[in-house]
Amino acid sequence: MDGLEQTWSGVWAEQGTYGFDRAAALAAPRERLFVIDTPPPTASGSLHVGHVFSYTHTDCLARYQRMTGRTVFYPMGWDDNGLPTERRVQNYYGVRGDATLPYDPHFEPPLRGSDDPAAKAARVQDQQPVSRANFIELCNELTVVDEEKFEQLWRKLGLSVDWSLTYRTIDDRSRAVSQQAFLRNLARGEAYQQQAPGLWDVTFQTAVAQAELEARDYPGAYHRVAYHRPDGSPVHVETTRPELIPSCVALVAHPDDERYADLFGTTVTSPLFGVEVPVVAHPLAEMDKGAGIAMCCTFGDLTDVTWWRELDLPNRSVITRSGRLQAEVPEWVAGGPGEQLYAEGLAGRTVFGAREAVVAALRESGDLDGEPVRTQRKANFYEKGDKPLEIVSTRQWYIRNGGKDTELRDALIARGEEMDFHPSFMRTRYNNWVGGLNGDWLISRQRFFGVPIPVWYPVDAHGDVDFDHPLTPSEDELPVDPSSQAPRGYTEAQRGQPGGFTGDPDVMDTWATSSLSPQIASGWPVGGRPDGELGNDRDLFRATFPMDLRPQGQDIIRTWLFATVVRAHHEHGSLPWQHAAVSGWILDPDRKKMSKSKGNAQTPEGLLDAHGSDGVRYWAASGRLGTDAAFDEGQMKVGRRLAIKALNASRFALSMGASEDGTLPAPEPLQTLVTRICEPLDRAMTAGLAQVVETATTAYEAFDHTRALEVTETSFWTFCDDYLELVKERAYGSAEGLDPAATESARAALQVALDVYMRLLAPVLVFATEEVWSWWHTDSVHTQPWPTAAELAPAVEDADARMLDVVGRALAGLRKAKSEAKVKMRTEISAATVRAPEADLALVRRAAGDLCAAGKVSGDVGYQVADVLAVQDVALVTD
RNA sequence: GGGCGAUUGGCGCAGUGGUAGCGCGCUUCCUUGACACGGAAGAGGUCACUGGUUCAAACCCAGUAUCGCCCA
Repeated sequence: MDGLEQTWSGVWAEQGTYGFDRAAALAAPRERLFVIDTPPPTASGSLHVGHVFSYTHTDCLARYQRMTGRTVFYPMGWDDNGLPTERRVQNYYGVRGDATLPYDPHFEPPLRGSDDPAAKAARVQDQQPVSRANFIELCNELTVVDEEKFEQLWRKLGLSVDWSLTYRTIDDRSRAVSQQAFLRNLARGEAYQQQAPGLWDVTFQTAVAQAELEARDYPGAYHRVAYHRPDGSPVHVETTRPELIPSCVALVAHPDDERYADLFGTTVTSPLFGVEVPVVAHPLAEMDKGAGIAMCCTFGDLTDVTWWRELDLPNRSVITRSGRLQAEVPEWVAGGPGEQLYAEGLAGRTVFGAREAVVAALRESGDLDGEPVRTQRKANFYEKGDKPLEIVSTRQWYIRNGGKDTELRDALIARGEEMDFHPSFMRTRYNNWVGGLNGDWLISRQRFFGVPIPVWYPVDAHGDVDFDHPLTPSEDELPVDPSSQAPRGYTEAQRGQPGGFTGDPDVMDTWATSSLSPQIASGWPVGGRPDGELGNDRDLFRATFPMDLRPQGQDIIRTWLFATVVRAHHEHGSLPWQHAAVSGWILDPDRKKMSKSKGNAQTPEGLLDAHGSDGVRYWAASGRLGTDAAFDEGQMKVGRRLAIKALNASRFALSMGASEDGTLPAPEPLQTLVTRICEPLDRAMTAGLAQVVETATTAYEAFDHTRALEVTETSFWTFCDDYLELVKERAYGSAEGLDPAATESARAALQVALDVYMRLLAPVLVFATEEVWSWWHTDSVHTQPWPTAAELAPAVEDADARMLDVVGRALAGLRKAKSEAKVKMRTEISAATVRAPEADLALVRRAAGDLCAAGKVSGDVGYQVADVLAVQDVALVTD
């Protein structure tokens, strides 16, 4: 058992066992291909047990499809652009990107190869600033190393990927694909840029898309603050963000709120700053929350944005991209009573510092009513961030995704209806997400390591940037980097000069590239380049797109799955693939989602070493698509035992008929062996096996690897525990008076059964089945045809599959008598009576020879008709 | 607040209308010529709860509760 992983993964690599046969694929009709769009794992993360779980599901399906004779296209990608890589590089090398620095060709990072947690705690201030180009170099260096480790793990797990088809989402082809798709979106009006208030992470200093949001509880306090009517009387609001009072542009109450009916249409002045703001009505104001009247600030939350837009309010933003208040005193504050407070207490401070200053000033002025009351509020966070998002007005790029357009939304929901979700209820999550979108897809990110947005902007004679007329490259220039390349018709010397140009400094969100994984992997032609350049392969693209299968986790239906559908819809007017297989979560023993933080635990490598790859795969394959599964090492042990059983039972069964020196009999083709199976019990076993084949096949066709495994496993244990025991003596052929044909029948049946069981188990127990197969074949079990009932048909005629079960129960009756008497199983029985319904009795009689041999019955067996099968009056021969 | 899923023996799960199943664990026994990383036998459940439909409900319907996830 041990060492099989290394042996066989080496052989498979050497022999190209899982190689994609392009020529065969192009020659075959589409339905003879099976094309998989494998999830590209984040290269800078670590693979955990959840990855092992879901990737095993895909591999089982891929292996089944391969065995049915389809040409399988099974690539692997690494998602190595984006924030996770940047963070890892920062920690690993002790650097941070700084776009203002020039490239240093001789740069050496302060750290190299430090994964230890102490280094991760290194303060941002201690990280050495480096140029964007240097930073990207380090990203490239580290991701390649990480990806090699990932590949080794996947090979050890036995994934049947064709490793020559690997891509990286930052490689030349992926960047070209991503930029070409973007440019086409732009040309068709599906991509656009807009200056608008949007969610902003002040730590990473980047815009964030709706799909990356996470609502979290965040501690705060309600401050009851007085605004003032013209006559000086107070109007109290309750706010968790008093530091935004200088940004206040209105007070808002619900139109039905009688408490404030008199105030609508009037103005009040803000405390401390004395800015006059209107009191307005809007249905989004919540009457039962706080005082029922809220300050609308630009911008405290998304409701403020709505009010600002719908009520046509001015923009008085003070929060900058760094999360600090702007350094200059705003014009609407300047000259007023709050000028000094702003200049001395707020300018340049963080929101937390500013809040303290404002609260202190409110106390002093008497505008704070009572003490702040602590509360928990829901705040939006970037899923990878730890400070609440601010809302900052910026220029960003968007791709239309139906969030602002009913027609497109309906079209995308219709795409979901076209698709086969496994399990089907996952479609509801897709529909919920698409139906709940409230804006287009924000794809620009103010980061370093990603695919650059491929546009430049003209700079006019005054030095102002003309964002409305972006300069785009032609497709044959792709991939481009606008921050180091000049657009057509310009020279690098004109960068940033009046009359020159400037490059868009942003990169695209990771999902904007990984949403094109089908196009990247399948050879979609980019850059107007010929086939062979930039990975272009027009014939392959025609043959494989749309693909068959997208496997993925349920958590990224809203991101990866949806985004991929959007891109294919825009670019190709089709689905990207027909089937979406959605794997569940791995839950830890407390029924919580497994997380790395509490996972002292179990690295995938450790699990594979401890339980064998087949054991771990068995556990994974035991989890159904769409169903969360417990992390259960017990199941891995069960899987390992099944693998060991397969090895031992096979060795035994194959040894029947071996010569004294252990040489196995010459292998014979299955169609020959099948004709030799003549004994009733052997035919019954074969008939049962044929049923198992049909059930397993139906299950795999329905993407139900679990059912296929379950039915095969159960049958295989019965085969080992009952059938093997029953035919042992006959297969030895050493008893006197035994018909040689009966012995030959048993031996043939054993070989046929092993042949079929190994093929049935091959998608899950990839190493043990290959080992067994190699004992009497020269090729790989993984390239064999999937078993069919038709192969077994000649041995199944007139057979009653029930016979093995009935005779097995009779044998159990004999065993029970021995077990209850607490004697050895090989204790002789001198007499026994089998009671059973007449039909069953007939079955037992026909296999009486095997039954008596297995039960060591030396005397006579009596038969009696009864309702229920039972074995009675067992006489044991004891010393 | 809305949606999706789950709830079956100590644990992990199967079972979509007809006498409750599997594996692990547990108890007892067996070093039988494939396997002690093994084998045999056994104990253990009013299928979350309340109603309803039906000759018949773990299963269908309605509601409740608990847990998980997603969205407001």
